[in-house]
Parts: sequence; structure tokens; C-alpha cells
Amino acid sequence: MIKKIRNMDYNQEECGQYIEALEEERRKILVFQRELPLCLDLVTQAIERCKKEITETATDNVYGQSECSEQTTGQCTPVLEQFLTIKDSSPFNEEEVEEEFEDEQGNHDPENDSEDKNMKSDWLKSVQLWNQPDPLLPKESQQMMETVVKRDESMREDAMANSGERRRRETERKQRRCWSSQLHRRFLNALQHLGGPHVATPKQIRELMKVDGLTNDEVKSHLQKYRLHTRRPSQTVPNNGNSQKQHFVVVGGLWVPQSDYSTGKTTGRATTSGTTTTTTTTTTTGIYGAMAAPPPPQWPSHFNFTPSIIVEEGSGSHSDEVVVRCSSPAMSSSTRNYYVTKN
DNA sequence: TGTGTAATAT
DNA sequence: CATATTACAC
Repeated sequence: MIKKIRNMDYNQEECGQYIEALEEERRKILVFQRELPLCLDLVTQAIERCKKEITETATDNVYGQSECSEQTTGQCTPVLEQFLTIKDSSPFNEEEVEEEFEDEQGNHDPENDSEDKNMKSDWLKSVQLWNQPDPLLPKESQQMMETVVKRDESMREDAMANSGERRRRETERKQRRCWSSQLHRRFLNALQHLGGPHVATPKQIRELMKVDGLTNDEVKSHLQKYRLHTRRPSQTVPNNGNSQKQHFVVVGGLWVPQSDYSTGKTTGRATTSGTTTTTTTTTTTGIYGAMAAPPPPQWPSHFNFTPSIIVEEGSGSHSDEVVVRCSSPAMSSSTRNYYVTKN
């Protein structure tokens, strides 16, 4: 894609220009939202970050840079870099880039965060993708879930007392598959390659995703949900409370808040100031869509581009194995405790 | 056989 | 209530 602008010094002015350029870029991409939702988002986020940085530096920020502080490797690469480096994956490319960064923003002060609701932080950090007693489970991931399922198919042919009903044989309900952010990401990726949720068909998606244990039905189901959520939010905004005129536009099935994030606001502003007026982005809907601005209020924030440490050690190799069964009911509510992938 | 959608389970 | 699985109709 176009987006060659890449190396540039991090000066304010340049940054300013850069932002402009980015914004223009964004406008262009906007047209192709459907095909390049990811791209759009990346640019958008880049803009945001950039602005933030400017403001911060300008104001001589008080708190050491809050969120962009790289806990990662220590080198503070300008956020921009991160976005820019991502190569856009063109439709059919054997190897995709994915696996980029998962979030895992370790810890930040418990309270305080206030309502920056964007907080891309919490959520369950990445999470293992799929548990299942597989040997392939990398070291981490055990810990709390030893209780896991074990009974799985252990029983089966043995007559075992049988007798009784208990498990409806064959028809046992499958274990729920958890769509981890990575999985979802692949899903979206495939989706966009195929041209949107409404044209993509489960099978194609599944094939494109190339995820090992994924079945058609699962994809189908996920697709269904996705489509559901991407429909028009609802006219009668039951919402209320604050009538915010936030329009969401559905473009090609991926929707995006129309208001741009680019204008004023510069995010930041941590000065307490309670006023919850802020955004709120009408929870309800949003989430699914393209990873537009606000981090999903309720979904496992996929698309959180946070610096983060990549937990994946190996670099590619047999990348995927993105699948993981989620057996433990645990996860869902465990927003607070993340599994530490590696400590 | 694969897809879309509703019903149902968790 | 949201998400995932199963059932059912094309």
C-alpha cells in the first residue's frame, strides 16, 4: 500500500506535517474502508498517537509519558514507527504478518486511569488461545488451569457403566470455542480479504484463516454474530442519558464512528476532572467492527495496538495454533487477573 | 454440500 | 445479556 512515509525524525513540526499527511491519507483510505479497515484504523491510531505525543511534549508533560512508555524493550520507539512498520497485508499472501503484537500491557495503576475509556488496557490480556490438553501448549498457560478438563474424551468406548444417560453420547455439546483476539483478528483479516462480512462465506473464511482446528460451523457462527453486530446500531437509541450525536456509519459492513478522532481533543487530559460526559461511545454496538477507535467496551479488545511485549518467543515458526479450547469458565470474568504469560 | 438464520445452551 | 453450538430450511 501506500504508506511509505516511514522514516522521519520525530520533530514536532515534522510531526505536525506528518499528521496532516496522515490525515489526508486517512481520508483516502476512508473510501476503501471496506477493503482496508485495518489500514484505516492503523492510520487513525497513528494520528492519534502522534497528536498525543505532540501535546505531551509540548506541555512538558508531567507524568512521564504514560501510555506510550515502552515497557517493552526499553527503547522508546515512537509509536508511529510501530504503526508504520506494519506492513499491510495484501490480499493473498502466503504468510501474513499477523502475530504482530498482542496486548499485554502489564500493569498500570489500579485506579487513576479514570475514564479514558479508551483504555485499551484491561481486557483479558491476550489469553491463551486455546487450551486443550495438548502437548503443544507452550510452557506458560498452565498455572491456574490445571483443573482443566481432563475428562474430555477420556471416556468413550469403555462401556463404563454407561447406564445412564448422563452424557448424551455423540451429541455431546462441543466445548465452546473462544475466539481469542488473535483468532478474531485472523477472522477479520480473512473477512476483509474476502470483501466484507456479507460476501465472505464461512468456508472461505475458514480457509483463509488457516487455523488448525477451526470448523466451518464455528466460523459460521462467529460470522453470524459479527454480522449481527455490524448492522445498524439501532435507531431508537434507547440510550439516552446523554444524547450524544455519535453517528455510526456502516460502510461495507464494518462500521465506524463517524466523528473523527482526529480533531481536537488530543486525548490526554488526565486532569482528573471527573465529568463523565465523555464519550462513552455508546457501548452497545461497537465492538465488532473494524477496529475503529474506541476499544470495545465489551469485547475482548481485539485490536489493541499496544506496544506490548510479544510473548511469542519463537518468531513465526509454526505460528498458529491459535486455537485453544476454552474450557474453563474462568476467563470471561477474569478481567482483572490476566494470565501472565511469562513472568 | 454449504450457507443463512433461528433456537437453544452456557 | 452475550457468545457459542445445534437445528433446520434452502
